[in-house]
Amino acid sequence: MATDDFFKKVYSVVKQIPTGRVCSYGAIARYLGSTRSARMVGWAMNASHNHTEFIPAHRVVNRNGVLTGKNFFGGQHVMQELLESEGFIVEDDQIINFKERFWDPNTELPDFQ
DNA sequence: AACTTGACGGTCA
DNA sequence: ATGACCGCCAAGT
Repeated sequence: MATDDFFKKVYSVVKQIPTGRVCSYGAIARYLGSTRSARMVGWAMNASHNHTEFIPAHRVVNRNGVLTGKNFFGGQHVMQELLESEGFIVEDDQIINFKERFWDPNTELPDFQ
């Protein structure tokens, strides 16, 4: 699997995250077949700002619901504001009710070939 | 070519 | 619950 394809697949999954829901890096990595680690998903998000299309990267957090990538949104609370504008409650860089808000492509989407 | 650094995650003490 | 450790793998130095 080429790296470019991996990027596109990550983006396509992230774009399918419904508004008001969040996903984790590891969940996306698993959905794409574990050929790549969660770090690679984070790496793909790091490059997502180059993509002409809008990628809702703020809906992707780590497995604890923590906004680990907030420093990549220009300001330090831009990501938090984006999430709060979508109805999330963020406290101390962590999403409250993360469990209820979690959206897992492995269960919400058909299996990836 | 060798070493370090992460938008990570699982395990174990 | 907390923290150390390890596997992961592309990029940067």
